[in-house]
Amino acid sequence: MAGIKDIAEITGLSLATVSRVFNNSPLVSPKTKQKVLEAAKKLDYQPNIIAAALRSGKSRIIGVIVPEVNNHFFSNIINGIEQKANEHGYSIIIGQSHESAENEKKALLSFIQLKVDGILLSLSKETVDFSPFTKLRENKIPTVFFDRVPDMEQINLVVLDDKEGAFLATQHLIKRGCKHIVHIAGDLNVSIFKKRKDGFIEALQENGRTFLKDHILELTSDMNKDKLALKKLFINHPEIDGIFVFGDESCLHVMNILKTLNIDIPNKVKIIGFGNSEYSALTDPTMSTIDQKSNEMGLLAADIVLKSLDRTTTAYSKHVLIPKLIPRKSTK
Amino acid sequence: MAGIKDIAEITGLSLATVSRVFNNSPLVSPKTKQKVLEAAKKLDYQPNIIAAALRSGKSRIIGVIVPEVNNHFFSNIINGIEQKANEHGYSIIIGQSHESAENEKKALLSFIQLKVDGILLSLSKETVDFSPFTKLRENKIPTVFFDRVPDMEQINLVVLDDKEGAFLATQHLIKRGCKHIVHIAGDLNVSIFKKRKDGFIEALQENGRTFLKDHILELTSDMNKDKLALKKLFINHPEIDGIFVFGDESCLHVMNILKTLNIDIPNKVKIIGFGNSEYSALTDPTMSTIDQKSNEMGLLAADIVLKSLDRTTTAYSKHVLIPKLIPRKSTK
DNA sequence: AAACGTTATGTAAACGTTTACATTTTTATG
DNA sequence: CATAAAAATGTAAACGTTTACATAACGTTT
Repeated sequence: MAGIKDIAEITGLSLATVSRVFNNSPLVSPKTKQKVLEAAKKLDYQPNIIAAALRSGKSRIIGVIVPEVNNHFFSNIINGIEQKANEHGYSIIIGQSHESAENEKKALLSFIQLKVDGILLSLSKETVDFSPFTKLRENKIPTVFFDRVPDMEQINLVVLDDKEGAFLATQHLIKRGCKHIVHIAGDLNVSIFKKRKDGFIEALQENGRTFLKDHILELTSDMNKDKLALKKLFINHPEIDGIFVFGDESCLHVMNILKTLNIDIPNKVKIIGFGNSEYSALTDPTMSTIDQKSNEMGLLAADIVLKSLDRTTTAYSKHVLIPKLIPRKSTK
Repeated sequence: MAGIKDIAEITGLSLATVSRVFNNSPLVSPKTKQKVLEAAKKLDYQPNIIAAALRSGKSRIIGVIVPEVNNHFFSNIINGIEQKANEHGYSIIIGQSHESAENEKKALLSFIQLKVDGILLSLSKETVDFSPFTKLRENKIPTVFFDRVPDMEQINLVVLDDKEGAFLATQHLIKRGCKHIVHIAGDLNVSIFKKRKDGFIEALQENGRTFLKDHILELTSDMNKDKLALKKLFINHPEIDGIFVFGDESCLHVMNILKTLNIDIPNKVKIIGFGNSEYSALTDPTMSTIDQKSNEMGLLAADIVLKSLDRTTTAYSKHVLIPKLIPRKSTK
């Protein structure tokens, strides 16, 4: 395998000049540049990025840690990140936390050892201890947290305004005439789910509604238990005519439960989810939901990391994306 | 940032022995091992993988190239690969071809430059020139092609038996009493789509059916044109009572077109897709389909690469996964 | 033609490991 | 106890670049 050394030999130049050619250094004459490039082509020279990384301290690799890649929201984000990174000549390396704080920490560590130039991270549901992230600052690795972010100072953030999204969803139900709206909440330890609950409450209050404590049902992770709780809710509260569910998947479950209870959507009960997942447009009836702008989020997060790579300044930025209401038939 | 050198100094040992500890070399005494590990902990030592990679020639990185990460089939595969790789202490790096042969080549090149230890690759639809892949053999980079594979000798393959899947789907329609079955085919330049067509034909022949040439409709990539062609087909051939579509997404489109034509599924026409995509269970009616075993495919592909990393033998393996019929209401 | 600034090239060390080979220490054997 | 074998450690070069610093070549100005 040919190296910079071989090119130097062939052209009679030194290692330094040859190296400079590939780094687009301005201080190399056009004709030697051409000579080098010709030799490189002849030898089918492939730069050894690893060697360059070792010497220069820049690996041109960006690490991405997400809970699950086979989740449409995150794979969309990865898509955005890969695009942007590629444009700038960076590779991306993927780690999954599988919603475990330990896996997350492991992935983080291996990225540090790989000397990645930057890290993009969305927290696992389990993560409550943010101390591993201080290591990133110590090592001066630019980091952007997106979507599920830690409650820390001095970090780069790209988030969705989940509260606003929930507000929009709830307001939509109110505008469509719902009088008794309930919220099916996710695990409230997860910050974004809590914000969605807050948005729900705020929308009710702003419209002069009182809300009853038991009109918020928090789901566990036990599917069967959840289904039972849901059934009980609808049977005990036949006055319910509007439901805002914290996520599309759960929304679908709720819709299916309503079907088994012979409750008509949208005539008897209107329902809206959150996420604009791939399948939300395919349910029967099609599901109204809130779009999370996943692709945009990926592009933006990558942008921020890439920009903070050259800059030596340490300013932190917080971007808040505004979600979008996607009205469909389930709230018609 | 502490290095192996600092540990050597503290413990009074040489670089070599310290290095040996972290490589789990058998020829280091237990007590020095402990001494080193203690020092490492005290200094919060993080091995520099880049440096190790340069010297040893092993990066412990595996490259994965897929058409699109935000495609459920591929993200499932990536999930499997990441799991397996992680177990063995490897990181995975992702490239997307976006169905372009040029992007694919670029990603391949950058992986070679990054000195990845192995490559997993699923072809873009556009790829017809396989010459870039010979470079992998030259560089002795173990490679496994999965799902969409090139027509080459001497390569590792993990594929689905697409023909068998199509056969199962078609046979299912026949068993359910369909007499006039058509196949909606994908771009026949893509090998797997061609195989699905072949499986369709074989199933008909094996059951003593003749099939008419115009009972196979090949879709283009122009959505509007396709819809028009489909409508024409169903209007001109009211005798059609069974449809096998080459993919779930197109199947969904066909189902929607049938709805607009007021053709009842499954009573008038039975229909089956291919892919067992996330949403196939959510359509109305739920879609019968063929499962592609994506997760299994990822695990298997990763397994093969990892195994061929230590082995110096150059044997090639071809794994064929058998797809599974998922009967649902669209063929009831 | 000397002196200077500018531009282009060269020299050699450094990045943090691994590893072939050499050497020392320990253990086992007669 | 001497000796050989085995086990543990050490030495130093190597991996393929980048880069600070030194030097050379080339115009330009006096």
